[in-house]
This record gives sequence, structure tokens and C-alpha cells, in this order.
Amino acid sequence: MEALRTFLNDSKELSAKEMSFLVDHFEQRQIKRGTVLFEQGAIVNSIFFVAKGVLHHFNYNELGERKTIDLHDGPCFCTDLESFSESKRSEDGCIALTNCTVYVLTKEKYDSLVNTNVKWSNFAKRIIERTLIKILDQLKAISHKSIEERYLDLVKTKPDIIQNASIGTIASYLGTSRETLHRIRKKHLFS
Amino acid sequence: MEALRTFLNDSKELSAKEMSFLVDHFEQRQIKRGTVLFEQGAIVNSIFFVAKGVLHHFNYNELGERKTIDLHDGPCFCTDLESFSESKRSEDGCIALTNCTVYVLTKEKYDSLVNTNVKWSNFAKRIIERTLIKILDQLKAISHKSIEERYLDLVKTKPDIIQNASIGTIASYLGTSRETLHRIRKKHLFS
DNA sequence: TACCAACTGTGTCAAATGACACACTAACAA
DNA sequence: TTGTTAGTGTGTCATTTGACACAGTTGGTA
Repeated sequence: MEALRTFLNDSKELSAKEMSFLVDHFEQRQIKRGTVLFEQGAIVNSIFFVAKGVLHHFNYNELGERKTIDLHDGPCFCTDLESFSESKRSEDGCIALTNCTVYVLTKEKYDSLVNTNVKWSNFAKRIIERTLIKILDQLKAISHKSIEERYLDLVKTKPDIIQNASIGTIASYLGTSRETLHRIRKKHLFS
Repeated sequence: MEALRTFLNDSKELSAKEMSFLVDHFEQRQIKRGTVLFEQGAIVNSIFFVAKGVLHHFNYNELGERKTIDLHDGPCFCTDLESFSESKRSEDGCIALTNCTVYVLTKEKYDSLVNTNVKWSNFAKRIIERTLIKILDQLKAISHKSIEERYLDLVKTKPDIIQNASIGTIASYLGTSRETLHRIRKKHLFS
């Protein structure tokens, strides 16, 4: 619960009362490795906050190969935004790579929250803004850093991902092949 | 003006009166090729809506080389969100590659709008959501499509960018070298 | 224990890429 | 007109990459 509160109160603007009101919209759930959070063809009607654990968010290319879209390493939010906000069928899937503690915010609760008043709407807006800023950073890195740099960044900043995702999954996340990532790993074995 | 109205009323939910109220927050400006919209070291205190024209959004890597972050092809919004929303100094720059019609929304007007009531806050939230969905699509493409595929997509969907940005700028946008993009171009000369 | 499926490690080779070098062209200003 | 600057076209070559093939390893299960 603490991870959720800390993440949400990033700007330290919420009172204890407001925080209680906010977290009451979430439902805690302990999930096991292998649990499906959402899947291809279904409408994603929740936002998941991962307090602890690693999620594999993926889709399939035109050849039917599974491609990693993101590896979510708590604490962070996870959903298929397009499916959630536009009630479309998702093209993606999401599976827990470890046992996780997640807090689920259903669309119903979310809509209720953001329509309460301008404060909560702006609050949700700020969360989306933070997500967008994070994704824009990822986009810059992906365009202008080498696979090797990005792998080393990952080792440094997200060791849980390195430990829990297979080399193939990580390679796909980095946009390269299993073999190339293996060569990079080998090169850095003793550092 | 029409481009702005069409873009904003994507979901067709605004009345004529609401639309007037909304667009009154923007100021129209005609800018010339080469005009700087924002630059490194300054705080970006406006959101720009590009009705027509192409913008070059870039930053510099640790070697001082200019790297293309995005090529904005109207109609679309453009800003440095991190600088705008957190009043930080920007690390990026943005220059018009063509003469453009832009509508400027200052931070002051933006803040005033989103604090009016829950409806306008949710409206702004929806715009940011749409932007995030677009960027997530770009991220998927960049990870799992080849440079060649992405170049051909660009030719098909954004011909104004192809015509107005230099080959080096486009290569940087695609995350490759000028020479490699040249080879791809040559290969597709007659198709 | 024995088996199986998923994953990892590794070698080979053709193809793609980046870096470099340099000639050529277009646009613009003096 | 001439010079200057930015950008383009192109060849060479060392390096990196992806694809393929296959052996080894691991964890779970019958």
C-alpha cells in the first residue's frame, strides 16, 4: 500500500483524507507468476498499479511472433491505454513474470474519480502526463542509443527485469535478436 | 482555424459556444521557415498547435551531435511537455522547416482553461491521452519494424516531412545514418 | 528416475550497417 | 559573377547483425 501512496503523492499535494479517498478506489490483489492481466481480443477495463513484481506486456507481429512492448517493473502503472480509454479490443497481452502485488482501478471507479471535481481530474491528468514524459524519454533512448547502452542501463536501473525475464524477452524489448543480446552479455560478463 | 477546431473536436462533443470559448485561449501566428519555437536552456511556456507546416524537434547527444526527436507534421500539437508542465529548462530545440500556421496556447491560458471546471480538465486529459496513445504506437513501430519499413510508412503517411526535411534529419529521426537512408531511397527510386 | 519443453550458449556465414572520403549540386550572399 | 555553405550521391571497407543450426542446461512433471 505504501508504494501506491508514495507513487501517487509524488508532488506531496494530497492530505491524509484525500489520500484515503483516492486509494479507496483501488483494490489490492496478490497474483502469481503466469497470471494473465489482460489479453488479446478483450477490452482492458482496469488500470493496474504494480507495487512489486515484473509484468510482460507484448503483442504479436504479422508473422505471429510475440514482441515485447514493455517490461513493467513496479512501482508503476500498467494498462493498454487505447483499449481502456476507448473501450476497444486490445491487441496486446500482459502476463506476470513474478508473483506481484497489484492494485486494480476499474474503469468504473476511474470514471467516478475523474468526474468528482476539477482537482481529481487534474490529478489524473498529471499521472498521464508523467507517463507520457517517461515514454518520451524511452523514445529518445531507443532512437539514439545503441542496444548495448540500453542493455547496460537496464542492468543498472532495472535489475529485477534482468533477473526475471528471459534473454529472448529482453532482446525483443530492446529490438534485437536473442543471439545479439547474448553477445553483449558475454562481452560484459566480468564487469 | 478549421484545422484546430477539427482536431480539438475529434469526439464531436463540443457545442459551438464551447468551441468558441476553447479556441479563444489560442493565439494564431504565421511563422517563417527557420523560426525557432523553443530552444535549449529556456523554459517552454507554450503549447503549439501546428495547423499547417513541418517542425523539427531535436536535441544534442553527449558528442554535441544534433539528433531528431520528432518531425511534427500539422495538424498536431507540439511542445516539450516536461519543460512546459514542470517549468524546467528544456534540453531540446524546435525549428520550423517550412512556413507554418501555428496556434499558441500559453501556460497561463492553459492553466486557466483546465481549472475552469471538471469538463475542461477532462478535455485536456483526453488530449494528453491521445498524444500518449500516438507516442506508444511510435514506440512499438520503432522497436519492431525495420528502418526501411518505417521510411516507407513515412513516405506514405507524411509526404510533407519527406519533402521538407533533409535526408540527414530524416535519417536521424529513423535512428540510422544518412548513407543507409540513401541506400534505402535508391532501392525504391522507381516504386 | 526419466522425460519433455523451454531456454541458453555457441559457431558459421551472408547481408546490412556505419564511418570515412570525396566529388557534385543547389541556394544564397557578397 | 563568384564564393560559401549546406546538403546529396557514391564507393570502399571493417564491423555488426540476423538467421540458422545444434548441443547443453534447467525446471517441472509423470
